[in-house]
Amino acid sequence: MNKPTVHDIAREAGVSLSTVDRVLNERSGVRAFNVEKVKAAVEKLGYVRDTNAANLAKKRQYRFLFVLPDGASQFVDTLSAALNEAVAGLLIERVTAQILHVDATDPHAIVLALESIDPARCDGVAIMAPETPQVRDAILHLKEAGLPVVALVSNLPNSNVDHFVGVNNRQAGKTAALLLGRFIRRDHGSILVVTNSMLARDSIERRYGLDELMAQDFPGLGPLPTVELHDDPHRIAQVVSTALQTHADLAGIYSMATGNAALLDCLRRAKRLNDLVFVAHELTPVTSSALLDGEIDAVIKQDVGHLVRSALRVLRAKVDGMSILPAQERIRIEIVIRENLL
Amino acid sequence: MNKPTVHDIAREAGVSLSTVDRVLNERSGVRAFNVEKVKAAVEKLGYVRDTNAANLAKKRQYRFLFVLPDGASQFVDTLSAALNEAVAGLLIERVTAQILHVDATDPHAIVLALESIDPARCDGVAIMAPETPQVRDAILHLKEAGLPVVALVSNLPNSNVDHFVGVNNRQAGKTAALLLGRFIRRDHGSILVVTNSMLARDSIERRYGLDELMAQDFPGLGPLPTVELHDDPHRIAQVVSTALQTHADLAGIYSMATGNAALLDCLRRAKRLNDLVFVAHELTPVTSSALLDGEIDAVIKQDVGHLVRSALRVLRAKVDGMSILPAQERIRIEIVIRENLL
DNA sequence: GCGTATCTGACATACGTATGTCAGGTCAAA
DNA sequence: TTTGACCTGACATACGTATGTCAGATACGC
Repeated sequence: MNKPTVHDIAREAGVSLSTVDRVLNERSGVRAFNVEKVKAAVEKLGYVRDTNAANLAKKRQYRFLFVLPDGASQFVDTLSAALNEAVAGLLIERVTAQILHVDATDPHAIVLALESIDPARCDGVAIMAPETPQVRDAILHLKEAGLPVVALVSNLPNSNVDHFVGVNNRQAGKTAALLLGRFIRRDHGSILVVTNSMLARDSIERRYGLDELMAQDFPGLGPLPTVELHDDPHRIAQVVSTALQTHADLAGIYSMATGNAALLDCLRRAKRLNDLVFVAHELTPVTSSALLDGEIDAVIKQDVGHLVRSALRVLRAKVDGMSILPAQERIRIEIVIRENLL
Repeated sequence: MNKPTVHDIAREAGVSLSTVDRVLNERSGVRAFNVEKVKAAVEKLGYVRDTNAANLAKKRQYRFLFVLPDGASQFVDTLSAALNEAVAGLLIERVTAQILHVDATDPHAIVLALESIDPARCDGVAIMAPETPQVRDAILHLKEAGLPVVALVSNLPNSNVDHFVGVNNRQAGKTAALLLGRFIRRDHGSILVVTNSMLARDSIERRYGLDELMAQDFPGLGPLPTVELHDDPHRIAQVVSTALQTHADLAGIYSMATGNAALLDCLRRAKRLNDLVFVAHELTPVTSSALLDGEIDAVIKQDVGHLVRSALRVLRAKVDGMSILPAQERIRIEIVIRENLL
């Protein structure tokens, strides 16, 4: 009772191997009648193409492109590193990936990058960038060319991408809210909320989740309006000192920003790290060491290794027309505290 | 500059394909001189065997056996389900797995199961069972027969297994301690600690981690001696009522046990679920719904899907003599609260 | 009946590896 | 010199699939 092969299909359908091949690979020149016979045989025997053998015969190479923001983000750095590591491990599986760094704040640059993709030399694209109308159109154009496209980290809900590889950011915001609410031992107080830019879809969604849960479960804790830091040390220093002065009841900080180093520096100088509950996003060298030192209380994280491996698996499955294991591709919202940091 | 093949090796080493094959597959009948030449060529060209092509030629089947505890544990149930799902997805990769349920409390039964394994009909074993001298010997015997063996969930430190697929349980205990300490809003109080059996290695390690962190960070919180429940509803009811009576300052519960349903029932009846901080292990239907209802405050979890996929990947790599990606195989200690439950 | 377009099957070759057979080679011991 | 042990290379076949060529079959309009 071995796995059926194309030969079994041919025998079962009463046609030749060539015909089976023409049907399976959607080539023309087969009567509808025979197409049906083959499909019925496939169905009956439960045939699944052996992708490994097929790839061997085709000398297939999966060439994927990752479009990532440039700039000095530790998160993107760890993401790139994880990608390179994953690809090194998948080299035997004929998977290669190239990274294209673009200025994510410039929609035009993203469009240019996407338009430069030659569908004949690339088999799939993963994109981490904010969605603008231009970007959306460029993606639709790629999809028309038959390329699978997945959104990475930040969703692109209007671009008809094949898959979103990332966490539910509204839930991530709620998770942060619950941790803040439970770690803060008072019933009343205000919470400083910072991010790089409120243009990014993930920031918007996280803020939404934060407010929702705070209002519901911790009405005494008031998250202040989101402050945009734009990765600017001067601005960060200014924001922190105003916040400390204006809000004597400050009890916690929720940072969705990437510039946590400068933020921590200011708070350290103000000697406020011990009495403030600090929840940040993404595990980087900065947040890890702050966790270990007890300066940051919890980090909301998505596993970069899981992200890139999932993106690669999904892209490969789409290229091969195979289905995916949803449970394996769900990216979890991970909570990291000092003790499960490793 | 494609990936080198055996042909390239043969040309580079100046020998025939047959000789290359004899060297690569460690067959006898090659002069040491030529063995060296082939090995040098492999090194120089960076040859890696194409496992897919090799498996195709060999018609290889990976037949793995999972030895799991029987009995009505929801955790083992979800583990089995995850295994079946993973195997269904890997069927095209020639991976099959069979589950053998044994009475994990009976070392003799485990040994019998392990001895029944025919190395000719099985390519690797994953074991979730407590380590006893008999079990250790049976495992060593399997390894002598050339079978790769991995420990699942609970480590087998003296059995010389190829790999441990699971979390660091001492860290899991510390993680639970930190959550309890921060969620409990008082500085003083006692904590009820329950498990099924203190014989299981994971329970011992978790308790150790718990005590370590509590003493260090929350000296006012006193974890009571571990109570063994043995999955017995009567015993559970009795333990809970004594604990509630004797310890008026009870502030939290740490459950490493599987019988959380009965435990929750008792506390529900005593109306103590709202003021007690409850931290449990493993996400099951019972703990999930208790999390959603706010009865359990946090669950320490290891992803069963990740566990089984990791075990399968590692076993396959061992069979093929390939290396593994350590980052991918590290099982994380996951913290689940209501908001990141999904 | 013809020519033509469309369909079908037989066959060959390839992908990278595994495995077996067999003739011929070298070299030491008999 | 012969025998045998050992080593080597040439060649064939296979795994499951992809792809191409080409002869022959079928059906159609005329």
